[in-house]
Amino acid sequence: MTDTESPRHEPKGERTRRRILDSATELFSRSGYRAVSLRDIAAHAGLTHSGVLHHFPNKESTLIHVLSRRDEIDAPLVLDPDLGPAELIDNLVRIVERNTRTPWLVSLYVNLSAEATDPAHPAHTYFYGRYRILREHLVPAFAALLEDRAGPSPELAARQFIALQDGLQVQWLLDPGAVDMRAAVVSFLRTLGITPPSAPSTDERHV
Amino acid sequence: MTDTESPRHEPKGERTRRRILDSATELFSRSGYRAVSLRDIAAHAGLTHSGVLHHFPNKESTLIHVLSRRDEIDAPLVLDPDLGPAELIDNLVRIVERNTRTPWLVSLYVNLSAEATDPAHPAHTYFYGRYRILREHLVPAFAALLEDRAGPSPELAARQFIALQDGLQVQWLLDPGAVDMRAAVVSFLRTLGITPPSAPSTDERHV
DNA sequence: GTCTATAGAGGGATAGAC
DNA sequence: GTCTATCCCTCTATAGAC
Repeated sequence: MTDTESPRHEPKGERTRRRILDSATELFSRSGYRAVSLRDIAAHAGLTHSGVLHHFPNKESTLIHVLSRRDEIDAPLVLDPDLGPAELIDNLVRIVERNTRTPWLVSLYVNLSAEATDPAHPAHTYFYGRYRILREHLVPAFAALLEDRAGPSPELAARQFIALQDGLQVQWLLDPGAVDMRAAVVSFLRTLGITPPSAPSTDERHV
Repeated sequence: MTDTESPRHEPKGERTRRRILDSATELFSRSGYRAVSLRDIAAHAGLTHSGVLHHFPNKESTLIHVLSRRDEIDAPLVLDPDLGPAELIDNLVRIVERNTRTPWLVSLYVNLSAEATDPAHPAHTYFYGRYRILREHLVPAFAALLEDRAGPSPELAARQFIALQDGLQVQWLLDPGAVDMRAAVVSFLRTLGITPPSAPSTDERHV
């Protein structure tokens, strides 16, 4: 897995650091955080566990960097304050599409969000905040898009929308061929009276 | 946590066995399977890890027994072939209600279902089969209850229904006071045109 | 039925050589 | 910047005493 592009004249230290985070991402994705050892990460990145600990002070630090690196990629698609309600929903559907092409990333969040429900988990506050922020962006979007029929409130719709995505990911990981996550999410939006993009966006096909 | 009732003249071996499974359930619920050790389970049950291994051949065996014990309790609410479509949905909503009173049980399934997406996990086939069976019972129920408007197919509705429940559990575990799982599930059913029980059933309140 | 003792593997983290 | 060596801890599982 090459998770991030490498600059042309990248210093060796930076390069190793990136390799370590790529390996940590892949292994945490497969087995969660607690089941993966520093030695596992090191072996995958082609060095010893002491080598890893030269770049990161401890195991937890690698997790934090894995998570924040992901956020740098997704944040503009969700957190941009200039995003209109329909654009935000479009972007979230687009992320579902992309997830279908990145099972390791889906597995990372499925495994970690479950582990992190434990308040003692190092990523607990990260996930607590992640859900809060996502909700804070979804609620006004749903408030704008939902016709006020007898459906759910924007707050409830936001929770349902997020829950649906999370739950679909588990079923999709268990049997990728049997689940069309995008269709399921789009169907839910349509049931709410929101018309989402009907076909996968072509400009995202080759990412 | 006393998870099962104890018969009056229960032999000591059976009693210890039950205590071990109660402890395993509670600890697996809190931290998942892989993060819990036999010594953790043993200490919680008041014996040594060798004592545990007298009653169960290995760690994995405790997990299998924890899972199958839960199924003995829930199966009649879901798998009874004499159940009508509306009754099945009612029972599933009732299970959501009960889950609100048993966070450790919710945590068990959230943690294990995430871990078990890994095909190498000892509970992988268990969860694969569990989702399949649940779907096989939900699809005909939705087929009977869904008016054939432009909504999801019974197959898709079943997946969405299960996904919604799973995803809500994560958000609920992260912030129990902020999430009303029952209301969210009932709202989803109503959006599909299905009228579920409007209030928590009184005969389940004191279980 | 439960214990102690032990084997054998693997974990996170540190010290210091190169 | 990466290594080896080491510390000290925890793990699953087995053997055998009581």
